[in-house]
Amino acid sequence: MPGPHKWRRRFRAHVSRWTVPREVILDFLSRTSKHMSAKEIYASLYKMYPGIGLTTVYRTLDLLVRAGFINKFTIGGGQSRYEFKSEKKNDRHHHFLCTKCGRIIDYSDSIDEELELVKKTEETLAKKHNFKVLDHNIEFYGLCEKCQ
Amino acid sequence: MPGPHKWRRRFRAHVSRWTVPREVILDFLSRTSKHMSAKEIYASLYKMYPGIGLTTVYRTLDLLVRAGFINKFTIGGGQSRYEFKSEKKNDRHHHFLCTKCGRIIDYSDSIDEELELVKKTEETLAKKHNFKVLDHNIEFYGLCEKCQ
DNA sequence: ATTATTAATGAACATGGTTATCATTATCAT
DNA sequence: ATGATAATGATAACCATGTTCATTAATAAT
Repeated sequence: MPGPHKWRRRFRAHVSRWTVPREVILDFLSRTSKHMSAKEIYASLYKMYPGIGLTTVYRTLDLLVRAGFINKFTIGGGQSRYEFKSEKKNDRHHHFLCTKCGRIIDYSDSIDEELELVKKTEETLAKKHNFKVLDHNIEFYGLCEKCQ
Repeated sequence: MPGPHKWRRRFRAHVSRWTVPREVILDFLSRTSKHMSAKEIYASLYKMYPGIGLTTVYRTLDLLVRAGFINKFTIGGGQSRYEFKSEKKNDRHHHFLCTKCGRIIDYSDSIDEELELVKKTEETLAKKHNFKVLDHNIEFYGLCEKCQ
């Protein structure tokens, strides 16, 4: 029986049952700024919650992505990585993904330019193609300091 | 015994032997504008060159990436996709992904604005964070015409 | 041109991340 | 509290890709 929680309401509106593994996973992700893999999340939670299964971690992560709680990154061919979506709009950041070591680095430069591009593109997409734009994602790929 | 070829020289300068599989794979990729997976490339070539092995396709693709002949994309978690590096720089496009029906739609609006943002960001990333930017990805999510 | 050297090939097998199966357990509406 | 049913987790399957190794073929040496 999972306890009351600030996300319970929002969660239940999107998906179905509010369970202990879901609470634990979402809570864990909300407390870290790192981009973690399913295995890493599983390993971290296993200490606090030994009953948890890797399958459930994968399933819950997928669920949380679909419900819009977290972001998923799948570059490099290795493990996917997950990140909690912050509610506050002003810690918007971009991602730079190292294609060699898989590291994901946040940065927040060129935010104004991004918003301008996004606004312009959204208008064009709405007008020319009749799309309703709800979200966007901008990523850069390359080699980080250590890997070049 | 592979025949003479326009890439033979450039190829041998980078890597080692100029073989039939390597010629066939590179040639095939240069003739298509599609982003193809290793399996798709293998299946296509198998008709013309039944002896070829999937292992060799993977190895050759890896080689061609390292030698700078082709680009590799590992977005989405499924199969990696490969693209011949065109000499002309202006065949860029974006993706719009419908979150309801899963359709992916290419479009090429706001290219100028994109290139401006990309250039600016790449400069900043190189200067401030010492990253070597090799590629980028801009995606919009929402509802396509049929799904809203 | 022939031979020797050695890199490349490809079939089979291994690997690692992720997903499907299914009996058991836990949540939630009643 | 109880029943309906969604979620869990152990296991096995899956799929893209990597590794192994005997064989073959490309290049260098003769």
